[in-house]
Amino acid sequence: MRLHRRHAWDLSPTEAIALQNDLRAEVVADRPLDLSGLRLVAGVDVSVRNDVSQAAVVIATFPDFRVVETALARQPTPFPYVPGLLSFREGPVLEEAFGQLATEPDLFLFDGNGIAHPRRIGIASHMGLWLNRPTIGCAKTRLTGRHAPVPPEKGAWEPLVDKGEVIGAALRTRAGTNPVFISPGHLCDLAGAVELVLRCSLRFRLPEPIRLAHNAAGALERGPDLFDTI
DNA sequence: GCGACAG
DNA sequence: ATCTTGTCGC
Repeated sequence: MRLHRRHAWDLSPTEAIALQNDLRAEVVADRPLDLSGLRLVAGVDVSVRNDVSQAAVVIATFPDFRVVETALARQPTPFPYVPGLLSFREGPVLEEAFGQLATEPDLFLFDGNGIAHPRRIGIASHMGLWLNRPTIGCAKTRLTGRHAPVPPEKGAWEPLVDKGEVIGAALRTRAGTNPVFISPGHLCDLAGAVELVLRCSLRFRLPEPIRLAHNAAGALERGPDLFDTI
């Protein structure tokens, strides 16, 4: 699919932070999500091995998650992992994978945060500006913000608050496991993000589209053999 | 100065 | 993220 906009990725950490502060004003995180017309959902994930980053974007039907397209891309890892600057590490290879998509999904689910970020522009928000489609962040651990203890039953959640602002939710997608951290990326709101993730959480902690992408990136990682099989 | 810190 | 076997629990 064609990307809405792009910029150079080879920036120093200082320049990257300045860019985030420029872009944050463009992020839309208060738009209600229309789940009734949702047909195709994409899961996005990147694995790293030996300084090679491998991206997987898997498009599946909603709400039954039948895979309709998989895009894979590999590139040398361009940027070290720096908390708060994940998009500058994973952005380039994701951009390549997005460009390969023949299908245009209605929504993207990212392994990482949306606005639950020190400058309110985590990777799901940042790439959302590129994709110009609703995006949601789903992180396995917390980057910033605080929350009350989450009740034990599936579907329970507590607001994630940073500097007096609700930036996301700690959501129990499965009993007996740790909550995940949900936040709007772009073109959706928190309520819609939580609802969507719950509807994508069948029997595991992580929502189905992200599991599909994670598996695709993992198979890619194990060698060229399975690489072509996907 | 001392912790915290998505993947 | 990744390095890695067995093992505790439903």
